[in-house]
Amino acid sequence: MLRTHHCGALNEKHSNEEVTLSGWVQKVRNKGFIVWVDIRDRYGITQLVFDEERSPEAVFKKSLELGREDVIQIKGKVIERESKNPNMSTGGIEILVAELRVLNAAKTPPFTIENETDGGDELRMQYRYLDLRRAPVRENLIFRHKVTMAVRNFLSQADFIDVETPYLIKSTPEGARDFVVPSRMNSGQFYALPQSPQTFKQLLMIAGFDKYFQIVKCFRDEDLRADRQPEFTQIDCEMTFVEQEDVLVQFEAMIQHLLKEIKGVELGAFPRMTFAEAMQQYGNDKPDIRFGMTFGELNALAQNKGFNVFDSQELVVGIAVPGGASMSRKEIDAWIEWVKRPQIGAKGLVWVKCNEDGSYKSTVDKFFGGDDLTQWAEATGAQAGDLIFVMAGAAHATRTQLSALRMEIAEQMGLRKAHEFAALWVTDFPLLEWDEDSQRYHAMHHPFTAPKKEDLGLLDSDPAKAKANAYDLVLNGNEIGGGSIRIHDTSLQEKMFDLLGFSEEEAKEQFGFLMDAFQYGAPPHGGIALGLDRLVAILGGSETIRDFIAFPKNNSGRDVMIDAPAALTSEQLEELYLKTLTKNPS
RNA sequence: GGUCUGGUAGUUCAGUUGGUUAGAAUACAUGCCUGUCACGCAUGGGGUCGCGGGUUCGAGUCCCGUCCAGACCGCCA
Repeated sequence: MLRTHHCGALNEKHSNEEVTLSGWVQKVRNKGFIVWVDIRDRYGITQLVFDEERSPEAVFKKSLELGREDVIQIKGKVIERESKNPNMSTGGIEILVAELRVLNAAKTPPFTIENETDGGDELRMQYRYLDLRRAPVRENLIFRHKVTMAVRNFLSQADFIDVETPYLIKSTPEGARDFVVPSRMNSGQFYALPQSPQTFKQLLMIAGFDKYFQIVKCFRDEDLRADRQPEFTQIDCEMTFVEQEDVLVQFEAMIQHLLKEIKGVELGAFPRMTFAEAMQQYGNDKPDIRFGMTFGELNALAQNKGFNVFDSQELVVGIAVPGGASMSRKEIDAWIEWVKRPQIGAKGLVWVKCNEDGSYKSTVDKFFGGDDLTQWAEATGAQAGDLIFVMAGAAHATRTQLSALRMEIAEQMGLRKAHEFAALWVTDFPLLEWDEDSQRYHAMHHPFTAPKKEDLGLLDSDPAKAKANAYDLVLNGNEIGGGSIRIHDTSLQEKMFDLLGFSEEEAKEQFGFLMDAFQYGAPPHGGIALGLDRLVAILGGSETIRDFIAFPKNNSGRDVMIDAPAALTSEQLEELYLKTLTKNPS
C-alpha cells in the first residue's frame, strides 16, 4: 500500500500510530543533527522528522539527499511536536520516519512551488503541471468544480436534461470567425467548431426535450483578452413553451442559488434595466451597479451659456466622484490625460470641485456661476466634497468614454470590491445594428432572436428601431450570460435572414435544416448561455479567467506548454488536400 | 490591424547622464548549526543584457528593424 493517510489528515489524535504517507517534497530544513521534510499532496502538508539519534542511520543519511519535488513514500510513527505550528492543521504532529523510499527523484523546478511563487506568468504556463501543484491554483480549479456541480445539480433538479451536441459542425458566416477542421474523407471540405450549440439546442426543443442544458466547450477565432479564450465553456440552456419572463425567473433563481451555496451571499431580486436605460445611466450595456456615479445629462443646464465646447456637442454628461474635491491639480490632470489616450479618445474633461463650504471651483468658472453648478451637482448627484467630471461630444462615443472613466476611477478608489456581488438583467436590446463596413444590418444577439411582438411592424418600416426579446445577465460589471426568445416560425425567420442580407439561397444553404424543422411543429422556445469561465472567475474574486482554467492559452492563442498550434508534416497536409489548396486557391 | 508597457543570473527584479570586472533577493551547491516551519550563518558556482543592424573612442543604456510576453482599442452574431 502506497499510503494509509493523505498529507492533510493527521493530527494529535493519531499520536503513536504507524502510518504510511506518499507525496512530494515541499521543503527540506536541515539543521545538522535533525532534518525536517515537509511532504505535500493535494490535501495538505505533513512534517517529517529525521534525527541523528532517533532515526536509523541509513534513513537519516538518505534524508540528506532529498530535494524539492522528489516523490517519496515514508513509513513512520506519528509523534507530537516539541514545538507546534498553530498555522497548519497538521502542525501539532510530525512523523518520525523509519523507512524512506524515493519513488521518483525530481529535477529542481524552474520556479518555487509555493503560494507566493517567484515564477512569472509565461514560465508558469510553460510548466503548468508544476504551477497546478501550487495551492492557490489548485483551489481555483476545485472551486470551479464546486460551481459546475452546483449548476448541474440545480438544473437537473429543475428537470433540465444534459444532452451533448456535436463539435464538428458547419461554418456559418454570421458572428465570430470559426475555427475550422479539414475533412480527410471529404476532399477540400471543412468542419467548423461551434461558436455555440445554438441551432442544435433549438432542434432539441423542436424534438420535444422541453428543457435542455449542457456545460459545453465553444470556440471563437477572435483576438483574446484577460477575460477571453479561444475555447471557453458555456452553461448552455434552452426551454420550451416559455416567454422572456420565464427564462429570467429560472436563471435568476440559479444565480441566487449559486451565490448562496458557493459564497454564502443572499442576492435579492435582480434589478432590471433596459438597454437604453443602461446606456443612458452608465454608458455601458453591462453596468457595474455595486457603486453609484451614475450619469447626469447636462444638455439643458450647460448648453447655450456661451461655452462653445458644450454648445456644439450632441451630449453633455457628467459623473460625481465621491470625495473627489480633495484631488490635487496633478491628480485631476492625470485623469484628463488618461481619457485623452488613444484607447479612450476623449478630447478632454471639464471638472468642478464641490467644496465643503458650498462654493465651487471649476475649469469653466468664466461661463457658469454657482447657481448653474448647483444644478449640475443635483443632476449628477454630487455632494459637498465631491468632484464632477463632465464630457461632451457625440452621444454614443461620449457615453462610452465616460463609462471607461467611471470604471477606472472606481477601480482605483477600490469601489469594485471582489467579494461584493450585484447582478442585474439588461433587456430590450435592439434587434439589429447597422454595420458600416459591410453596409448591412447585423443581428445584435444572433439571427434566431425573436423581435418584440409589438415591434414586428417595424421590421418593414424601420428595422433599426425594432427591439429584441433578448436579455443579458450582468454580474459586477461583466456580461456573464445572454439569451433570447427564439423565432420558431419559418416566415419570420426568412424575414430576419432577408434583413440580414442573406439571399433566399444562402439562407437555405446555411440554415435550411432549421427552416425545415420549423415546419414540423416547432414550439415557442427560448434560452440563455452563461460564460462559465467568467462566472467562476468573478465568484472567485478575479476577472482573469486564465486563473480558473487548467490549461489556458496565452494572448496569441498559443498553448506554450504543448507548443500549439504547430505546423503539419507535408504528408498530413497532402492527406487533407491542403497542399493543393494552398498552391491553387480556388 | 492599432496603441501602450516590458524582455538583464534557474527565477523575480535593480542598473543614474553612454564609461572600471553588470548587481540584489531568491533558487541551487558545499560547510556549520540541539526544535525548524519564509529556519539561521558562512562560502561558492551561475550572464549571448531577446535577436539583427546602426550611431559612438566606448552601448544593458541612444536610434532603426524584428521576435516574444502582457494590458487595452478594433474584433468577439
